[in-house]
Amino acid sequence: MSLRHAILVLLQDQEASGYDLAREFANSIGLVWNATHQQIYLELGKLNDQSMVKYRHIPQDGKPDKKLYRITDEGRDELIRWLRKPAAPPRIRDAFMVKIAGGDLSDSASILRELDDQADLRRERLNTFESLASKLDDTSRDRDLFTYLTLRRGILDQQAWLHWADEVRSALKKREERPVSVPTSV
Amino acid sequence: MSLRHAILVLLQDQEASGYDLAREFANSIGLVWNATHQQIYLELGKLNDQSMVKYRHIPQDGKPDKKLYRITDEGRDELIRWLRKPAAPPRIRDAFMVKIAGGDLSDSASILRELDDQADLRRERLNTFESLASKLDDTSRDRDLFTYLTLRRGILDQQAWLHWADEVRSALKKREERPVSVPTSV
DNA sequence: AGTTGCTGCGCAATCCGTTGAATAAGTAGT
DNA sequence: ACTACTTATTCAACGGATTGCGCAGCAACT
Repeated sequence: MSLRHAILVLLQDQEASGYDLAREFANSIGLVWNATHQQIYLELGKLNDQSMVKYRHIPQDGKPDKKLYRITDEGRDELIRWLRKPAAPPRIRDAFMVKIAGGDLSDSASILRELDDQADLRRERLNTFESLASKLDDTSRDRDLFTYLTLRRGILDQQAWLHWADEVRSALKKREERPVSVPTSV
Repeated sequence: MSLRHAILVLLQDQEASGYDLAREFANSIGLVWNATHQQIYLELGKLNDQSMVKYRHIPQDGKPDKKLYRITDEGRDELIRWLRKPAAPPRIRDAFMVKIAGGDLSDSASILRELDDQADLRRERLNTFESLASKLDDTSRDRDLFTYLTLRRGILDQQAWLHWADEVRSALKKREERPVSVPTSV
């Protein structure tokens, strides 16, 4: 639906190859939208067919040739049109949370194990986002205001998650202190 | 991928029709995973083919007949197997955030308009989650610990979002006070 | 010499998800 | 009387996304 628009946003700043975009989807924009290289190449193909982007073929030696894509006026028009109309609220699909909701079937130990794994991941993300944000503090925060705000979103999100994880831990601890009836169905 | 497991989690507590499940996906579990009724009926069909669930046909008068599904032992085994192996991190696909990332192309006014719309939605959700959570406080919070924790997750999430929205508002206000160069590309 | 990893592009099959519609009967409101 | 909503299930078409594979060459490590 709006992978195309995420790509157009990225191409707005600079010419890039599919490979470059894939890397950015694994980092910066990945915060907000993610995609694999297959999807990206496919979408670039379609965007090209619709002349929203065009490319230059760059032969390289030592490395494989590449295509450097840039956005066209039509692409920019399309992007602006899309920006104007309201976005649908994101659908939520969090497998880990489904597990929590069905937590009665698991034992606390395995829940805590996975919780800690997820927490590590979140903490890692928090660090990268924070260091990126502090870099922006130093240099140019006005120019890159929207990058900064996107990072802030990521930071607050991770923090909220980690705070929740603490709640889960203490709730499960309390529960084990005064043992509770084991679900009869298991 | 794990719509099936979300359904199995729901069927764990009680027999339900596709219609019942659809309602629950719009409420409780919808917090964490959402699906339309078409998807649910389809998935119930598959689960039935694989004998993870079975159903009784209930003729009704006044209303259309319905099928009441219940989980089988095989279904429960499958669910437990799934609960054991680590969940993949959720893929993020937030169109509104893509717009923020590409915010240089929009004007502050239209960003703020959409921000407020989204904030309304979040505030609404926050209220429903909070009232559901406080109901659990009164009666049985130990029995429904995982429902409670799921709600807490939703609450913290909405709060973090609303806090972020405040940051966006004040950043955009500051920006307008000392006017900034309009992006040259537009 | 062999493996792994990075840069770079692409195809095909399949599955998941969304949109839109149809059917059918009852209830509640204007 | 007409409209709209609720209960209840299902089909068909399309498009988006994932998984798996393949090609190709260079760099760097073991």
